[in-house]
Amino acid sequence: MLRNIQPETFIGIPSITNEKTLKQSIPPVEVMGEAGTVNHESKKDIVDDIFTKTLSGYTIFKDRNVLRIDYVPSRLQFRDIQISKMAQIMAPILKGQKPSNILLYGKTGTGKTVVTKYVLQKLLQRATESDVNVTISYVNARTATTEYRVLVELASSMNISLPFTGLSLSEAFDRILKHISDKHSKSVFIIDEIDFLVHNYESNMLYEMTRSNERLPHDSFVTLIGISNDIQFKDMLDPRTLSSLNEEEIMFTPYTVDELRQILRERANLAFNPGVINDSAINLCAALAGSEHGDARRAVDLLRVAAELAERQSSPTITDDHVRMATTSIEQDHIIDAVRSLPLHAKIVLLAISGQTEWNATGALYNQYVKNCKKLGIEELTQRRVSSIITELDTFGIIHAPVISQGRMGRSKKIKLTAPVDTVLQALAEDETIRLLT
DNA sequence: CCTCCACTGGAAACCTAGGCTC
DNA sequence: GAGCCTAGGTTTCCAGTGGAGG
Repeated sequence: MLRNIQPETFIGIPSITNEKTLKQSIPPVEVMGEAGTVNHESKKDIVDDIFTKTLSGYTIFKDRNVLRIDYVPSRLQFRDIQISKMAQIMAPILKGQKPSNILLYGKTGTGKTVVTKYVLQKLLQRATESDVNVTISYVNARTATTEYRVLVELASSMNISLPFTGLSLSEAFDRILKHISDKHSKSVFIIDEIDFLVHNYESNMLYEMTRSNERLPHDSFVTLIGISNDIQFKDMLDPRTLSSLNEEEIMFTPYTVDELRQILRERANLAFNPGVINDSAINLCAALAGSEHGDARRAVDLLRVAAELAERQSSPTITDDHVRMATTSIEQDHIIDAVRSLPLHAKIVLLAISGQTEWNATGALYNQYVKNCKKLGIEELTQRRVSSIITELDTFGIIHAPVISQGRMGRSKKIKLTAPVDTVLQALAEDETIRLLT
């Protein structure tokens, strides 16, 4: 959660207003030079150089924000059908009438979230002009992880404060409905990656949500927009919930390489100064992102990282090499982020896997894990739990762990690291406890 | 065809930490 | 403070699995 940081206390340095006080406040930092000698000047120069370049130097960016993941362009290309269908479905809200619930399907980076944000931004604008009280609440079920947290996030976007634990689900939902009822509000709940909610739980909460209008007075209502990457997700819903949730559905097909190219070209025109990027680099970004499943998010990400790499190298242009380097850099960052976020025991298991060069069975790996725990003086988990951790690491894509039967030798997972060992070890070494083992 | 191995993975129970209501 | 609720992590139990070997 973001905290409100006062400038006076930020990173512990008191507020400084001029050069004189700065010099008095911060003692000179001593940096060891290559030969082990104290070297103030060279380090100061490096930092100064970077800051000076940033402040006064040439930048390849005209507007960096255009390449941010949450940026909503003023014009969305190749999504006219989806935009007009969604706008038609949502339009009755401007007359105070409840629109149908909608399910949006399509793979990652096909524009589901951005189209939803685009249409609802405009809807909100028109509703304000027409004096209709519309509230829009967004939650991502993958990051919220539990039904209760989904409710907490929805509530928080309506300025309702719910404790992070302690309330029953029904009590939390009642409070949200009471707020909607008291404010005579027309509410739109957007649940992104809604399939995560159904993978992990029964769809009871979704059913409750679809029935919530029966408990609200005639001047307020809740409309649901579910967004899913998983087309099979409908099969997991019970028929009652499906019929209420799926009143309308909109499909999002992957972008073609040519469409990606045009999207990137438009973004590049907004993001960069003239002459910074050529067609070749844009084509490569489009081809790399298009080779998977027409993922526009990945294409824009590649462009952003390639540009940042070019800028760091003080290169005046973004080349194909920068795009290729961006691919590696993005993959490495994903691995490092994933490893960093693991709990301690998962890291100890991963360290055991990293130390093996061959495929290893669960039993052998568990023995190594127990040895690691003993060295650290930590109580080990059961093999059953470690088996689940191995499955989780497989899901993350850090390891590969298929179940293989070897006849009389039994049936077990065969485990091997798929991510580069160096990258994994580098990320593991960031953990102080793990460092004791390496 | 049966036995056996070394697990897998589902289900239920347990534990800890915390909030709310009475 | 008791009794209820939650999340999240873990343990315990045990039926099931698939293929090699007898």
